[in-house]
Amino acid sequence: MLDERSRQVLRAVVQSYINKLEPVGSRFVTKEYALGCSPATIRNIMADLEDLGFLSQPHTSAGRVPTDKGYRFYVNFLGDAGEYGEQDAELKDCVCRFTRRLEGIGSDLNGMFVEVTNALSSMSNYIGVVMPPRPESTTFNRIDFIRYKADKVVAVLLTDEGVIKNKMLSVDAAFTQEDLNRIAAYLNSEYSGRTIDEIKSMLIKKMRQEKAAWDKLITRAIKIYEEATSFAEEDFFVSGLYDVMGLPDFSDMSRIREISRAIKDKHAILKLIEELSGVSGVQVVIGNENPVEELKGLSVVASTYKEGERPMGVIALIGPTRMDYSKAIYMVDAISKCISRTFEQRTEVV
Amino acid sequence: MLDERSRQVLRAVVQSYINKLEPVGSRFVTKEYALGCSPATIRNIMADLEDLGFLSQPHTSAGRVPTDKGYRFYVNFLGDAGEYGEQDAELKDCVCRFTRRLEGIGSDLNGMFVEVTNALSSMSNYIGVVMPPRPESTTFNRIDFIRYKADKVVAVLLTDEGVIKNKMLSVDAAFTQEDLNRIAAYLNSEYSGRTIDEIKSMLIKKMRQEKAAWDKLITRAIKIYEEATSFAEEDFFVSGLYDVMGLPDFSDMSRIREISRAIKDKHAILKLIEELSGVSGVQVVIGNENPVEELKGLSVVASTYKEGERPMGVIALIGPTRMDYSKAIYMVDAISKCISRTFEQRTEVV
DNA sequence: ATTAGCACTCTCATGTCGAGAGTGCTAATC
DNA sequence: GATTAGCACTCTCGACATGAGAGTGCTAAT
Repeated sequence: MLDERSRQVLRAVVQSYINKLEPVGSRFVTKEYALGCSPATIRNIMADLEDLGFLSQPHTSAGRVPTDKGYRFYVNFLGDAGEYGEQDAELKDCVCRFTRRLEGIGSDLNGMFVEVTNALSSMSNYIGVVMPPRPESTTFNRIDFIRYKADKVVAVLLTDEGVIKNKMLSVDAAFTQEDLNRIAAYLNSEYSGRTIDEIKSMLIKKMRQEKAAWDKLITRAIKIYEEATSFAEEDFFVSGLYDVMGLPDFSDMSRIREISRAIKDKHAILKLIEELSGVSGVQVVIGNENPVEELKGLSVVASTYKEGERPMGVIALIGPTRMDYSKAIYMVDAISKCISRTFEQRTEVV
Repeated sequence: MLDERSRQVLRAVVQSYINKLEPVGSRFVTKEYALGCSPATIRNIMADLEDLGFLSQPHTSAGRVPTDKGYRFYVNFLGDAGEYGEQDAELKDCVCRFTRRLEGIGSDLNGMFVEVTNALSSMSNYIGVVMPPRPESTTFNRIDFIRYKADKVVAVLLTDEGVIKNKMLSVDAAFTQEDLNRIAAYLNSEYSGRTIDEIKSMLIKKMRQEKAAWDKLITRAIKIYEEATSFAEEDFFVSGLYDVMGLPDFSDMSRIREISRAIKDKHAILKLIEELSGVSGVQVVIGNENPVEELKGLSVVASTYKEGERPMGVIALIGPTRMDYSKAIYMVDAISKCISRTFEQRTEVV
């Protein structure tokens, strides 16, 4: 597709633009990257690359800047993410230390996710995102109900993966703690090991089938379970907005505000990440490839973590189009694999 | 201290600076506020106010801008926060609607706090902060332990006020659910109604006193309780960082980044709010009065909410020095009172 | 095919200038 | 004696010009 030297030039431009954030000129390329030819030659090649849509010029006489297509080519064919760790020993070290720590955290998934987002963002200076396991892939472990004051019940939901969720429910006052225990016992004995969503549909089906002839307790159980598992909003973990503000890419406020808004209503990110979930390997979405309006102009590097073969959730880095893809890919890959590993360990032990 | 007309001028300057964010000149004052005298007179008065330290000039020939001292005088003597609601019917309406909604939320304190921060920030465009009740003033209602996998236990802590906290504990594998139930039953029967901190010190004392001759169960109970109530970090609720970025005061990035950082490590805010807590009525800290380095240049309007006479926590608005104090004071006052009211209702019902 | 040379273009920092806004001071006025 | 009108003065800000610097495209030579 591109001859060797053109590739080298493209790589040079992408890499030095990522580092310096300044349009890169032909002279600079010859100086920093020993390609064995003069600026003029580079200029010709660059002109070709521009015609092909890989590079562009901010104005007539500035250096070149990669286009989305340029980044895409770089990521697909020129990146060396696999060996990134070899070059940046410090980062590799960080990641290693972190993965070891993660393995020590054990079953407190919420805690783990917080750690992961923080690690992602602080090591990369981009925005770290972690999507916890989706309800259709979380396995119900047990639910408990605690009576609290006259008409309130606290539901505590545990999953095999370790996510704890709790919710305060308003119930009609007729429930005693005894009732609640029976409901919980019923749900636990009957449904432990299935996914949250499975259970939901099973319960609904059951209710339809045997409608009238149904134990009062069970109808109650269904109702209360439904209320307990309807968690307001699919939540995810974010961190690093503040670090990202330090990047020179976002020196103007308006961009930042956009991003903040996008993250605040979560909708856009959720949508994007959902599209990326399930596919294995690291996914990269660059700039305007982004299907979601609010995130155009940002790049996303994401990877799905799994329990065995079952995809659970997604971790991602969101940064400027000019992000250090090699680094990001390396990190996301390493950490998602690490998360998967902790899941395996867990299931082994139990 | 200041004759009537000087006060009027000071008020005029503060108010129009708050609205316009532009240095206000003598001509403008005579036009907008009918004080019955000419620009020249105003100039003289302004010069006096400047000598007294209430106003300052950004440069020789710009209008005047209030100093911290100026704002302070305004807040103390010129504000009309009490009747603020009369002027801004829309806001009053908002606050009313919101308080009514709050009363409907009931016992889900966490949910309530989220609502409150959101309301604070969205109605004011400043940063809303809510400090939940401190451990020394939260009343233990009950604790439950749920056995989860081999060596993990989930502790669920409920307080009278409705705060739910849960934590996954690693315990030695010897515990059966029976054991856990007995421990919980012991703690619940013995200590329900006391504050979290009281209980902690009581337990420690007990353990010391009767050291050797102590039921194995109880020593375990103590250990497990301690672990369960040691919550990593005193947390509080924040919202509105993104809105505040829209304010012209923060058009330069660096300020925003500072603030973000301050909020991120929470330490500074915690420290400040703690200093303000317990005092009744609305507290105002203006700009450099702020004892905490990171927050200098910002103003804080805070108020303590109570259960009966016992102070529970603090709500606050953080904004630029040039914030609309009357409005902020009105809001913080109204909402903190409303929170207190919901506490009363709750205790009545139970 | 590559390269040296050169004219050309565009940005950016700097400097100058005039308009506009607001002040301080002085002298006149009520 | 307080207030006001008038005026010179100061400072900011945008518009405009200028020149240095960086980088290009093209052409002719290698």
